[in-house]
Amino acid sequence: MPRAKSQSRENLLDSALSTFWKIGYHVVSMGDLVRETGVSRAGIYSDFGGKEDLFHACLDRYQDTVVTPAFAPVEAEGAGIEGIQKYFDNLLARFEDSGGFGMGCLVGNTLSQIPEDAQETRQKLRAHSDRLTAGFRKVLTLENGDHGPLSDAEIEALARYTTISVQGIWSYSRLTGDVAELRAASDMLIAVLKARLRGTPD
Amino acid sequence: MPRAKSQSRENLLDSALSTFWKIGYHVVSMGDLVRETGVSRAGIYSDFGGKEDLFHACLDRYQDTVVTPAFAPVEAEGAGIEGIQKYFDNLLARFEDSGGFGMGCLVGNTLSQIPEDAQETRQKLRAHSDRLTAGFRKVLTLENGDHGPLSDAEIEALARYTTISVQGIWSYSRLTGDVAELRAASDMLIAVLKARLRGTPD
DNA sequence: CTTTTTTTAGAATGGGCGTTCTTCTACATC
DNA sequence: GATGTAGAAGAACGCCCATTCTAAAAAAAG
Repeated sequence: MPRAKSQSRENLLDSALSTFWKIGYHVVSMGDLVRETGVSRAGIYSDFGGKEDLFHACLDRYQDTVVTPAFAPVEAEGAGIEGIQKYFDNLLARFEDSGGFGMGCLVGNTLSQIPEDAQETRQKLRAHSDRLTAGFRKVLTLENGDHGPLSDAEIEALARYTTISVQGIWSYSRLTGDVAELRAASDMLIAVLKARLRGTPD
Repeated sequence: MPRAKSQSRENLLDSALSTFWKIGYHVVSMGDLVRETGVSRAGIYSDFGGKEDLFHACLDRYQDTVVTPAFAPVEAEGAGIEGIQKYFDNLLARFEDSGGFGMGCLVGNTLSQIPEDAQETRQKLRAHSDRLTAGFRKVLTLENGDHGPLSDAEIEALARYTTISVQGIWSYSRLTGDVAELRAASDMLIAVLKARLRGTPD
């Protein structure tokens, strides 16, 4: 019955993910993980090899269980700007569920903690960032249509800008307890995108 | 001759600041600080009391020696939107000086690492965020003039949004080695501000 | 039930941590 | 030159870390 093990492995990953997310890689100890996941030390080591490998597995699981569902409205076939709006709504809902301060984004949190030579980790963070940008680019391209005001280069820049701003909002969610502040920022970002799609004079 | 001591204290702070900035509070060890600052353990403890107090002192020094000079064009009397542009130029210049990846912003880095109950630290981060927002608010108010298109509430939201976006750009500077990507984002932000000051239809 | 394999709890290990304390050096004052 | 004092170096302390190992329990297979 290999099902049981693979299921407990996923529970382990989920617990570890939320622990890393909440307090950060360096602060989490293996003792914390044993306590939080309910899995023995030997079990963790035999399944993942060590703390760093476990963390990498958590980054992957974060993509699957957090980013993919939340970002689905953007990545959906034919998604328009309302898909981006829905994505922001998902983030705000997650913030409200947390009560008090948010946990931010695991990727953004990690980004500010990795040493310069953590190449594998940085590559995963880069992949996340590129994923978001690709989603926004697709939506913006579709909304812009064949004869919209934006060139491909402008769409690219706007998509990257959106990714960067979203990370800023995520990050700020760790500092404020007020969802209205976050909503104001995400509304502003949406308004900016709409205005540019309509062709704003600079 | 108390001069010597107070000067070495500032050197200590500067060294500690750059160490914390580069690799983050939790990763820096007292041994690192002794090595980097050239000050004895006893000296650090007698001057600052401990690692956390030293870090708080570094956050304050960061304001004085990094934020104040870089942000001066925004906080200057009568500063307009070109002051914000100059501020971004300062950040980009700092990024280019670092060669390779940037270090981001000490405040943003710290924000993603603090536990929920680190109240004194969080308060300093909040103060930084509010400082930036106040600077942007002042510029936007002046640019908007008496009969501009923006209400006070809109200015407030736009100022906060600018702060959040800037933090996003800072954060992204740890992920990219390409100054052009950062410049594109800051140019976009400037264009957004100008467009809204000109009265953009949403 | 017996045997074999897997999984567990937790002790052991070696090392690094923040902090304190002791010792020694260097210099100012007389 | 002798004495007193501040500062530096680094040893010492107790604790916690990631990782490994051991021995017992639990589960699976026959």
